Amino acid sequence: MPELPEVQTIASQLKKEILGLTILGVWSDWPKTLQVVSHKDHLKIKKTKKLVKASELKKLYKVFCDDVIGKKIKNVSRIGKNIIIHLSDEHVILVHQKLSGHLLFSEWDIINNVPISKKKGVLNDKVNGYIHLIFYLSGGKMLALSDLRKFAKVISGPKKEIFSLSDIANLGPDPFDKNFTFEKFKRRVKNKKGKIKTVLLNQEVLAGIGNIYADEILWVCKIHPLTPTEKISSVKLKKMYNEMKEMLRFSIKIGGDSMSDFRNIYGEKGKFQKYHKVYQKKGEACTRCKAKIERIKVGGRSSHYCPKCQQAAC
DNA sequence: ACTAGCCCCTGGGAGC
DNA sequence: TGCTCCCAGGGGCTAG
Repeated sequence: MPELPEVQTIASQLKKEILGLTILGVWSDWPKTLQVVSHKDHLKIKKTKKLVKASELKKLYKVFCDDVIGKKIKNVSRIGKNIIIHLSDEHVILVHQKLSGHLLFSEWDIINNVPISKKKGVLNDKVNGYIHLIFYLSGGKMLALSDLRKFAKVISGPKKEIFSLSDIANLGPDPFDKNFTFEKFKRRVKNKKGKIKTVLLNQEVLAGIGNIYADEILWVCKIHPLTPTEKISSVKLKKMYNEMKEMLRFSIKIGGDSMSDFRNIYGEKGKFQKYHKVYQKKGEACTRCKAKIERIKVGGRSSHYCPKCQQAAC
């Protein structure tokens, strides 16, 4: 699933491909993916949750189109696990890919209305086929969202308003932020009571870590996922801070993690899944001590760990 | 302040 | 073979 390295991979690649292009049109067969902030219907739809009337979706779709069509793409950035596409006139599009969403960039065969892939086999990869949103771009290009589970969210609106949404405003610091020192990391983790795994996944503590990297970081640091934050020594925290940054940097370098549905904007897999030590390795031998990897539930999420070298006491 | 549980979805695996 | 049931998983939300 897309976590910091995967989202960074997408953002960096988009930056190379779509800057300066204009959005010419929007298509969607699942408009529930879309949200807007500059319209009262946004609130209405959020509140109704389950039953969204077709007429409301139609209105929302129209506002979304008004927000983005005819706009030029000025920049692409990442905040936590969110991709921000900056448009002319201070509007932005926020994309959160959630579990199975990923953005695909391609040329577009306008005559036959199909994407033209640069790479062979990409269109045969099943996970690239669940396309529910397309931005038609100038120059015969397209940007599509493939999302098997339809959990992804795409929100348009004025930059100021989007950045004040809880999706962005409540996020903790980015692990790669220059100001995110060890002292800051330590303070934020220690201020949160609870299990370390839950705290690592909490995007308000720090933004970008998800289930895969949390499990892998805890294994490297030999910390049991259920360890209360107050029981973790400064030495261990320091190691966690360093290992986390190194792991994320390494994963970005090799294109992220494609254990599940993640693909980059060209539809290609990343390689981090080849380096997993515990995630989805239940029953396999720990590469450090040969004990069998176990899986437990922590805060509703599955957690993988080595019962021998990740002891609860620190 | 924290936790447990539900919801959103669908492919895939298990069981019959 | 084919049917039904159940589950994962990020994050928002509510109830306890």
